[in-house]
Amino acid sequence: MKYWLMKSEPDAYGINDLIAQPARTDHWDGIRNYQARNFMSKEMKVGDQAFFYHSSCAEPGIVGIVKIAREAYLDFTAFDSKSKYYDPKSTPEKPRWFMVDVKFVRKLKRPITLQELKAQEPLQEMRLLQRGNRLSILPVSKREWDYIVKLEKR
DNA sequence: GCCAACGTTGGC
DNA sequence: GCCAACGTTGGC
Repeated sequence: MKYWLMKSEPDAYGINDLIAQPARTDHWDGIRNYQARNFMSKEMKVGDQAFFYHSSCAEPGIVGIVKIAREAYLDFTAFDSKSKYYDPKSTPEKPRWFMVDVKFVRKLKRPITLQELKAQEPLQEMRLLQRGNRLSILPVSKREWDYIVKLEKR
């Protein structure tokens, strides 16, 4: 089982939007970056867990935990000319983009902000904290995962 | 709103 | 295949 971190802008889609879905499950559409797509389509498995991260907001940070509920399948928003994720180069015959389903597991007892993560000596190697990183889906090591879950309880 | 970092596109 | 131009991300 692997661990991940998935970013979303709370103004567009925050953790409460996921909670509001039927079965607290939703598809994670709109990934238009090859590296992030490859993580989803090649490595994510049902049952993997991921931190739900709020980005581009007043307090960026981890706010909850989700798990992968369905492995990668066609991201249909790429075929929809009215969608902001429309990509004419992706067709049902030759799809370019994929998405997974995620299911809400729980909110953290308190958000763990980017600022707090940065201050942790054991997390200095984390992908999220590397400079210039803009990937919206990132792997998290088990050691990092366990550390952050422990940090939550402090 | 600014800007650094980075990915993608397209001309050559 | 190179690389300049452009677009996007995301913290601040």
